[in-house]
Amino acid sequence: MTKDLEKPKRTNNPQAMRARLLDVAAILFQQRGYNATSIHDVVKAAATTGGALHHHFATKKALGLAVIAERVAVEVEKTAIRPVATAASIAQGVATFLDNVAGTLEHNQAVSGCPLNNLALELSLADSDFREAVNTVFDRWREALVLRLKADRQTLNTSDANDLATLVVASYSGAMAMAKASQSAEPLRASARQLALVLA
Amino acid sequence: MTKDLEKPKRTNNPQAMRARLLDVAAILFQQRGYNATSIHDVVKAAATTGGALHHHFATKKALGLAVIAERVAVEVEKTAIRPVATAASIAQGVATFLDNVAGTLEHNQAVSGCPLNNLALELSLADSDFREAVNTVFDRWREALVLRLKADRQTLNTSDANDLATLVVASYSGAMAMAKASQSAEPLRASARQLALVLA
DNA sequence: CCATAAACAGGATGATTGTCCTGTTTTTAA
DNA sequence: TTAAAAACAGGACAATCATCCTGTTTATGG
Repeated sequence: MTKDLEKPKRTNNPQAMRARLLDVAAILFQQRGYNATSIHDVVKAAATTGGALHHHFATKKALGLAVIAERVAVEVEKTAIRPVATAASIAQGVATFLDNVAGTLEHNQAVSGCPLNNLALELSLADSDFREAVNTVFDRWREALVLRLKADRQTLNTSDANDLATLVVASYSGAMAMAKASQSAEPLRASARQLALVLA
Repeated sequence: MTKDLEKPKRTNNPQAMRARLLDVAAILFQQRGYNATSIHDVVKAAATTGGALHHHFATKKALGLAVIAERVAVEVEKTAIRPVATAASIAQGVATFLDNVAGTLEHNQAVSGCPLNNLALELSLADSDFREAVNTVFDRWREALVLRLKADRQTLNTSDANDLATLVVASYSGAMAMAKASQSAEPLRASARQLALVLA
């Protein structure tokens, strides 16, 4: 008589649940933006419930801050900082980084933009916690470039190294904005060619 | 007996009303972003009614597109394109433009970012009409730089001029993003110093 | 002067938002 | 084994959102 349909057992796995929520939120925030993504969107995409999300992240802001600190920062570290740190030269590292990014854009069908840049512009003015979180990532990136620049050429003073590192980060961020608006990797390619001359 | 309070006469002035709505919306969209600004916010700030707004702009999207075409594009024309077109050299023009922007940021208390960049990142992926509107402005700006570059140095070929113009636009856009995140004009100043070397 | 349309007023509406609350299940600690 | 906490389920909630609607006022063309 009783329904034999066993409802799938619930397996508590807080770390995996938290990680999945962060993964899904990071993707949605990048594709649609923070404000255009609802809590319910995240719940649906993560195939869970509001209770689970609320348990791990009390507010949407907490989720956003965690995405920046635990996903966006990590991606910047992996795709932008590490290649520059391990390459034969700063010029080589930046070239590799930009080529990888452009290649990824060309491989995908849509240009979602740089997740750091996206959140930076949308949230910096709205909330100082968001602003500081984003700024921390920008700073770490620029500092890594400065370190590599000074290691490569001892004649370069700190001020010039800082300026040059800022130009690299700014060029990439801006080129990514243009790439998003044109849905093309060409602005990335063009900036890469010019930066190669500057860093040569 | 009758209240003598004359309610202020209503003076129909559609052009002024439309202009005021656009002005207010442009400011709010830049300060808070498109999605974070409600129609009601615009109505309140413009000191008018929902009926008036709906009469001039049937949807929020229509308002947004008009802001881009009639306010953002005009500001880019005035602050970025014209100085470069009228300066003694491309290097001089870009330097003047960046110095003006940085000066404005330092004079104000908050860095709201570049209105074009703000809307580009927030709306490009969400809606193709927005994307095209934003891309048109980016294109016009880059084209103006290419024209000036080729006029300055006849030896420069089209491809290189395009790359260089892209770098200039990208550097500015990205530097503005960093400026917004750090609430400082320094990224603008640093990029300006480096661009001066590139364009020299 | 009159008819018609444009310009605006102001509220109704249904959908969506983020947050919170009360249960139930699972794990942990003792 | 048992009490308590953690992990989740699922819906309630008021607030806010963009849009649309019905009126009223003002301008315009004949």
